[in-house]
Amino acid sequence: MPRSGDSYHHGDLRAACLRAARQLLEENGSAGLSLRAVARRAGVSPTAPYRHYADRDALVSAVAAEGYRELAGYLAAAHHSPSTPDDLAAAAVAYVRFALDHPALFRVMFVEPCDPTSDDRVAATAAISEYVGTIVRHAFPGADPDALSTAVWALVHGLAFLHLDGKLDASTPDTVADRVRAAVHALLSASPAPSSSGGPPNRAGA
Amino acid sequence: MPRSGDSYHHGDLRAACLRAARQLLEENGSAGLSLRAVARRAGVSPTAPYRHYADRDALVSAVAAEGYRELAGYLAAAHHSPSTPDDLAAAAVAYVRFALDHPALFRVMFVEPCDPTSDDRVAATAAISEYVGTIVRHAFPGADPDALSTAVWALVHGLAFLHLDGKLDASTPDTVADRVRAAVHALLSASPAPSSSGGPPNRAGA
DNA sequence: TGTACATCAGTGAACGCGCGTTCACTGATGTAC
DNA sequence: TGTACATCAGTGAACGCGCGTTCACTGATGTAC
Repeated sequence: MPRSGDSYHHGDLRAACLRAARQLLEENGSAGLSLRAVARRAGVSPTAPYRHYADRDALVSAVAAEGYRELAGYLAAAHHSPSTPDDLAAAAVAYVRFALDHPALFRVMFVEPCDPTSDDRVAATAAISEYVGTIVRHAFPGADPDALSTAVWALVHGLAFLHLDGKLDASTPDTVADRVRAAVHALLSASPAPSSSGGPPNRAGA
Repeated sequence: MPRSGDSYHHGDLRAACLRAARQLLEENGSAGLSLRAVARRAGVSPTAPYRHYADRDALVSAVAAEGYRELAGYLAAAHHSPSTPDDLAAAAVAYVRFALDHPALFRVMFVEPCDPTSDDRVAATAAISEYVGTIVRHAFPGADPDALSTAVWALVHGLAFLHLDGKLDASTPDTVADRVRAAVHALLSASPAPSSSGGPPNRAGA
């Protein structure tokens, strides 16, 4: 009678593969994520992972799914039911922090050409959208919620990638957090020049 | 006496390699970009490219550099000296269009772990920053130019990636252009809720 | 409780693949005299 | 103008590598009777 987390033979090779995959990912980038390397790292024969993952793609998808769950955790930890622009900035910082804490994982989640119809993927994306949408509806009641949600997600996602790719200085967490907060606030309080024929000035706020 | 673009033997293998590399990139993603495949595509022996590129990385860097130049071209074509929020939206559309027209190239430019100290890289990044900075200073004279430039670039960059990764519907160019314009305008005209303790309301505009 | 059997996680050898890179080479082009 | 030489772009064989995946297998665990 195997106790949970203590099944026979290896123990829990499925989880061990996932762990090994993430280690390899952060060490060598996604190019280093091979089924054989995972097996080696897990101390198991090259073909053992096939008992748990149909092929390399299945393993990569599982890793990405885990990444999405962790990203959701970062966001929830930043603020459970965020509703103000400050809450938004805090969530943005958490999002970027996640990307910088797990750079290769983040890239796998968003860059690896994986099956976009995967249930895990769709659900994860929807969860992020919903989280952002909730903030936006509370904090910016006068705005078009769809357009603004898209914009906010894109802003934060872009900040993550630009830091990740070295386009913005990411040397210390504080530097990053400050810049992310500044960017969020700058964009949310930008005013066009008076002479401008710019966008619709639908400023309903007090 | 070799005329320009008509050097002896192959003709211009350096350029042919670059062309082949970009084709392979768009066909098979960056995993399909190997020196051997490039040589095959260029109709040349597997080792011929070594006359022009020290190794695979050198070729990838050259491809990325070309991509940066083309992106600059897209932006310049959108508006040569942009200064209003509408100009900014047009530039954003061009940026995202470039990403969707050359998805694999765009990823190589921003994702491939290339040498960040490469002169081409640094110059290209600086050029984009400057372009965005110019718009921001003209269109939003009251704002912190650094923070707002960062935010704007991140917003546009994030929109590009989210479309690229299928997180946002990119089925037709018009859909994309409309969404990008809407996102830019939504963010630039967002007002926090009255009760909010949100960001600094430094609205200097008339 | 014991035994025979079924299940299935993990093994290990083997396959064919494309890769990056090396090396000595060939042969066309350019040039000094 | 002609000839001998230097240059260097491209060749082709070869290397060792790690990869994904297949296959028949072993042997530990679980279960029906």
